[in-house]
Amino acid sequence: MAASPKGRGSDPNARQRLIEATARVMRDEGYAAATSRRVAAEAGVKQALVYYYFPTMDDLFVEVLRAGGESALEHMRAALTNDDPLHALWLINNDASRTGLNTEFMALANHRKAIRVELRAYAERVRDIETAAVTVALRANGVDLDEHPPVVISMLIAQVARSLCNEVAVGVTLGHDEMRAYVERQLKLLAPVTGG
Amino acid sequence: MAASPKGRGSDPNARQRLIEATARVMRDEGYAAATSRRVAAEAGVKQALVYYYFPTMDDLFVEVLRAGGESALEHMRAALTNDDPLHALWLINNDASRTGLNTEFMALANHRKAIRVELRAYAERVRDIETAAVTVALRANGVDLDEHPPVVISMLIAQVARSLCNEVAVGVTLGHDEMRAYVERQLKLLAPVTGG
DNA sequence: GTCTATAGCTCGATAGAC
DNA sequence: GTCTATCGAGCTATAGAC
Repeated sequence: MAASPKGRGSDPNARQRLIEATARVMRDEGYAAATSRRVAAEAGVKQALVYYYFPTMDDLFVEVLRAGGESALEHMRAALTNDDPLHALWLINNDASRTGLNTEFMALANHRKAIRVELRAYAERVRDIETAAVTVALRANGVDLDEHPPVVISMLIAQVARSLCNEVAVGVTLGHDEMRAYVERQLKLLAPVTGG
Repeated sequence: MAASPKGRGSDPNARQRLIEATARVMRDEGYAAATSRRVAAEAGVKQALVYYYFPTMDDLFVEVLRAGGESALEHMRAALTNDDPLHALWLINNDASRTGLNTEFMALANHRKAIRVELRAYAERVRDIETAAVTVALRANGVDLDEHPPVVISMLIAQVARSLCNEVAVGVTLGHDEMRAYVERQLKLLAPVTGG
């Protein structure tokens, strides 16, 4: 339970706290709210300390993307090797806190070159992993991979899930129930549950 | 060719120029770059004039959304009543300048209530129009509307197209060719060309 | 209707004490 | 490693001349 004063459980060093605080602020209030003063307050340190650990705010953002990306990739690798990878892919991309942060980085990347480079590399690693998992699942179920290319199926599942999350974030839910039912139906067609 | 000095062709009134300038800056450099000084310069007027026409910057953003939204809806209604509505829907949502501006508004809406309310109303009008067009197209081609609900098909087409545009904007194109080929194939299955 | 000028604020980033 | 203090810039918004 009790974390030591300088342990790495709930009270890690300031650098790590700054990275986590920045991710939290970006997710909850948008990247525009992630100023040096705001994230410092969130991490319980003073503003100037941000520039001790990170030369510029862009460097901090890149670090948030790297750290969060590694953890997300790890989570993804684990989830995509279970019984029902297609369903796992759908669930992962329906996680609002994950997709919300990702959306903020997409917006940031649109006008910050350093972020764009990093995000692009990350997005392609994600796609590779997701596509590999889908390839295994489709092949195991005898699906024709020419008619249903794994990269296409993985993009469809991931992007539709993220789009729904983005819409929910602004209050749009029209058609969502129908879409979720439709996706469940299609997933069962592609990979009927066999693990029973 | 020559527009009159105060005509409404290429040199409309200042208010209209401010709205168009704001849309341009948002699309090209992101909403964070759309400051009162920046959009005033782009429109060829001084900063204070922005506040003569719009009480706050949020009011200006809402006006950009309303004006651009009306014009987009008009364009959409026209395109969706032609021979091949499904394909038209796909093409409209592949227009990078349209989807780029829409993405900026989604990002803005995440932490500005006034924008969120307006965007939500607009998004639902768009979905209604798109769904109506898809309904007509599917019914005309004898598609089972229970198996393929129009609202789902319209969301799939529109959201996949927008997702591709968003990815292109940050330099990600992995799997895009396969996806575009796949979509063309699926659209032909749902609505084979009959107008020849 | 358009301008100049400015108040009041927040930002990124730096200097330097401890 | 963390702090206080501050600079210079850019922002929204307002006041008031023309």
